[in-house]
Amino acid sequence: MNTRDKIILLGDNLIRKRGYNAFSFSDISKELNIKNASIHYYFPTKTALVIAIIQKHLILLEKFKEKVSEKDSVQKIIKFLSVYSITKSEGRISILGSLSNDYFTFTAEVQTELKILTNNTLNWLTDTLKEGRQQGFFHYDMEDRKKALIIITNILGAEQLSRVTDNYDFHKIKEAIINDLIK
Amino acid sequence: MNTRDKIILLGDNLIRKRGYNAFSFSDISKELNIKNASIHYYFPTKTALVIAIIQKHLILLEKFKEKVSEKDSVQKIIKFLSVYSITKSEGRISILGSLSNDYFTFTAEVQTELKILTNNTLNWLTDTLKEGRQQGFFHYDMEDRKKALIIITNILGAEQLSRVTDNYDFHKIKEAIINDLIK
DNA sequence: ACAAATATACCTACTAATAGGTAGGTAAAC
DNA sequence: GTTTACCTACCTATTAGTAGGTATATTTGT
Repeated sequence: MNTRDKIILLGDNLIRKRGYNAFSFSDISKELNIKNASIHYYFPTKTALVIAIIQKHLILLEKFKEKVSEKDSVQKIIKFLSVYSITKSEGRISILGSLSNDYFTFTAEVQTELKILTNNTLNWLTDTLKEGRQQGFFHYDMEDRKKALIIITNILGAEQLSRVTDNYDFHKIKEAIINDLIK
Repeated sequence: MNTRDKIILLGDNLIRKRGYNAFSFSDISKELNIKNASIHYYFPTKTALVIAIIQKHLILLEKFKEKVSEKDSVQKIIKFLSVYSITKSEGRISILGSLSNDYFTFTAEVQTELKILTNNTLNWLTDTLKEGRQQGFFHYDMEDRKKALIIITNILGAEQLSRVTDNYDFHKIKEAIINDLIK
């Protein structure tokens, strides 16, 4: 992996573990054994770095959508929720959860990028739920987007709160979401 | 209101709007037209301030419990969820949501206080749900604590995500939680 | 093929601003 | 005369960010 990608990966992990305003360029430069100025060579500002991180997640989302496109709706949702479980086990929460918490400390440009990632995620979830409902896999009685909102906010909140209570609570909630859908 | 309480209130608002690691003592001192050192007179460290803020919320929770103790379970839940709506409209999220996001940047002492506030909130919600379920108001088929977890994480996530999407999404989710309970 | 030009990927050394925090003083109230 | 509620003046560490240098590749012109 090249230095640029390493910086993005480390920044991503730091944001999702400690939050945007709790990490500095020196956290990254120390870890990579390079100097502070070298990070500015790749990313002139911290804003430029967080935008690159969001854009990486936009690409990851597209790859995810592509990867699960042939699966049935139930498997799509299970895979989607699995993405959140994996990183949770290492103390990290999702990028959406972490960044929306710091939303008011961002420039308009970062806010716009975050909106795009959020809407892309929400739209995929809405479409997948609709598909599964029409095929008789899922059962709920409300707008598809509303159900998508409930699921995603439940996951974000669960990632957050289970830091304080118990990591196992996260898995309990995740199972409950799936059971509620296919009941 | 005395200066100490004003500092706590301002710190509380700043944490819930921008996050713990995005506010400084000077944000407070400028607003109150006092000097930085005067805040240290009341709170020797930033840690001491955040602990005082958590303890204020512990007291507020007790007052809330007392205030709604005579109401029926449905009204208790509606009032509980209203607390989250009120501050949300001013851009602030709940103290639980904001602080659990910064959990790994806190000292053990702050983490412990946050755990107490979280558990006290969760326990009240669990008991209230159980009461309402036994009296036939609420309908769900899982442990009471699990249902409490789902509700509270859903609200925390909704506060967060609706910053990015649309404030009205928060109210949609809140209504869905109530409808789901009494359906 | 070979030298010159240029781009890459860092570096040293610095800056201004801000962070949380401290030492010690003072004026007024109790 | 002690406590309260501030103050001035400072400190050290860290922050994001900049200016300009250098060694090593890579590309280009002859």
